[in-house]
Amino acid sequence: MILEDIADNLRQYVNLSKEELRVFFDLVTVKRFKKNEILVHKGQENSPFIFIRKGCLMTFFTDEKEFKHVIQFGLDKWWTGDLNSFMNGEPSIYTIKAMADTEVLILEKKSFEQLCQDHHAFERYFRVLFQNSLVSHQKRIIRNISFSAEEKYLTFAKNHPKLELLIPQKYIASYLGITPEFLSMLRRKLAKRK
Amino acid sequence: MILEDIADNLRQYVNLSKEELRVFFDLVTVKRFKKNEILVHKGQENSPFIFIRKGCLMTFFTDEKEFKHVIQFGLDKWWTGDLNSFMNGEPSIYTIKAMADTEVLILEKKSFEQLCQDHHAFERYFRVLFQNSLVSHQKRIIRNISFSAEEKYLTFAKNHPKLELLIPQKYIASYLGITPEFLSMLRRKLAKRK
DNA sequence: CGGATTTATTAAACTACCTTAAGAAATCAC
DNA sequence: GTGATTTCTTAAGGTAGTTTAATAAATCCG
Repeated sequence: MILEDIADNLRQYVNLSKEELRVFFDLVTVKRFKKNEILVHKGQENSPFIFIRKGCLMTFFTDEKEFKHVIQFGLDKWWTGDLNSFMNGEPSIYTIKAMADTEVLILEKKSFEQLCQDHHAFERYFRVLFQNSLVSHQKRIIRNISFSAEEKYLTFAKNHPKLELLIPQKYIASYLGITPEFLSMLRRKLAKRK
Repeated sequence: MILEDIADNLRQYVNLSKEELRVFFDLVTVKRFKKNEILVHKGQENSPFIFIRKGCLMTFFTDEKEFKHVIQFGLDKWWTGDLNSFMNGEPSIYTIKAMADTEVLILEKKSFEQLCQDHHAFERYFRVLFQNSLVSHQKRIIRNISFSAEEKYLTFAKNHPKLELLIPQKYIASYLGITPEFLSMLRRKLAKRK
């Protein structure tokens, strides 16, 4: 079975033959999760690479003080997962949770390796994917080290209006590296200003 | 010509035939820079992808207030460059400067595309490279949003003892996202404690 | 070597952001 | 729909980190 919406998305990055698409869809499994379900638990081994077909996922990291830090949100047509755990077989340091009812494709490590090894096109696809992701990670680091909380929030709100509506503020605060109380105060200040 | 130290390094990530190595070394050019020379200027188009054979490079970003923010240090056998500029042909937002006498390989976009397109092995090499880089970028983001200045500094000092000696403190402070004055104070405090 | 320039230190005053705590609002579950 | 739970707001007090500015130390360069 070939899911056309996903096939279209893959083909935005690389040319894929019908045959290659078939291989891809043979190797992935479709799963559905209800809001608040956990897809990947902290400490889980063999954590998969996840393609979000529709919905929203949140990846967070729990520190020694049981404090949660949001690392990433994922929306439709995004890949997510604990890359380190996925690639090196280590236990996942993240938890991945559905923030809305979500449908995903699950790609296991073995299948990923097979795709990449047997098909230059998929190797290329993931090269481009990681490369683009790197660019946005670098931009995020710049924001982290050079923006004030207000600038970080305004940038986030501008770049991710959908998430602003969907995600509880406290998680957005965590993603930005500030406290929910401070974000609340910022929003009040910004609202008044207008 | 094949530079064996570099060939060995490439082969750590992927199998490369003699022929493929020859192609690689035909496409790159070796350049040397003296300490403090600029390799890539802010605004420069067609900024290359750079492999550091020996030496040290620093990548920084200059904001609207002419304030410099250090994004990355690079040592022997590291790739560096403004990926966004390299991939999308946009002007570089970074400046890249030699922090010591440095010998590099320069890979132009056209050559990179050729390597990736013609040789699955190089496509794979860069896929793995970007993938590993992503993992460390994610770890850095975690540190950014969840560590205190002291924790960030201690982690840096532990992970990069060579850079600690080589790089002026003010740049390390910038890399960590704190002021040089505060780093100085931190170091004094930490030194006393021992 | 010696003067010029860059880098590091120190300290005092300041501020962005955090902590705590309590109440209000929204959402969830039955 | 109503009680329980989670999320958001507000405010007071605290602290980590900044700013400014002046001095000291290190490095560069002719």
